[in-house]
Amino acid sequence: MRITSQREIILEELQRLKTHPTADELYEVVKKRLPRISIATVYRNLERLSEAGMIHKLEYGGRQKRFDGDTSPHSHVVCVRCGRISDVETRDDMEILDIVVDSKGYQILKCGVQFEGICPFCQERSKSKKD
Amino acid sequence: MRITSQREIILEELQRLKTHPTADELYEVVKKRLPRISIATVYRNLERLSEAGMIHKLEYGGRQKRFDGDTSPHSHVVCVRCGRISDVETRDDMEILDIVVDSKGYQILKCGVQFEGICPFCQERSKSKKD
DNA sequence: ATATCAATTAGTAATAATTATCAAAAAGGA
DNA sequence: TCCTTTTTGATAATTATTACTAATTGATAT
Ligand SMILES: [Mn+2]
Ligand SMILES: [Mn+2]
Ligand SMILES: [Zn+2]
Ligand SMILES: [Zn+2]
Repeated sequence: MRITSQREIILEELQRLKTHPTADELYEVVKKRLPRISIATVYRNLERLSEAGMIHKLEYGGRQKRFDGDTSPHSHVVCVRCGRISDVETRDDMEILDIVVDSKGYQILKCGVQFEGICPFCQERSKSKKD
Repeated sequence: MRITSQREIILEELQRLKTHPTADELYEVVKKRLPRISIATVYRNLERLSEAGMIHKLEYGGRQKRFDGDTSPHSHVVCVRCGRISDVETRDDMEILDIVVDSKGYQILKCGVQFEGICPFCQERSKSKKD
């Protein structure tokens, strides 16, 4: 895979952000450094980079995919209101795979704990709007 | 929430299927009993039923949502090739929430173990195609 | 049973996110 | 430099879902 400036900057900015951005959020950030870049280039490279294992594609809830420049093993919590994703610090791996009794013929490749919750922004919004 | 025949049959068929169907897969099944039903009615009711907690909406990977008529707590494995979802039998809950050290301000509502793997169908397909 | 009124429906249009296409540009040798 | 392959930007197409609307249905009160 060639290193183009587009590809390099997309990867750099994704690794810098800790927000697990969507493709269009990342596009807005990258555009500041490459004003002529196309949104299609962002989508294309996020796909290629995740195939290459250099980033992670997060396909939890919501309709938009999110991306993570941090490929070290860690868990996420997804806000059920707005779809925002944050890392969750967890204790060192109790062997979660050991809880499986029957995987119905599936060859299990990986497993992780997934949390759902309400993010600080949405908690604040609820408090003020009293809804 | 009113019980219409459409709503009743959508729920019945979803509870009968153990396949975690997509909206259009369920539409095809329901159409055999209600040939004049609209796909929009299926989408609308799946949304309403899941708001009411009578079914579960599964938004793991893939672009299509899947639905589960079984609302008892259980884990799923998602096929990374085709998106198919199966139940995973697990040992009784070790308190997974206890592994959280820092949830970054999120109010955590629920957590579950999510597995990724390759389903029996895709394993067979790999074997014969040798790709 | 009939009138009333809100909930729901079928059919279709609109939207949103992603993917596909393609000619032009850039990269990397020989 | 010239040639070949990869990548890009621009835009069209696709896909899944949601929104809209007039007509129908169901529940309730009279
Ligand atoms: Mn992360
Ligand atoms: Mn299930
Ligand atoms: Zn939120
Ligand atoms: Zn599969």
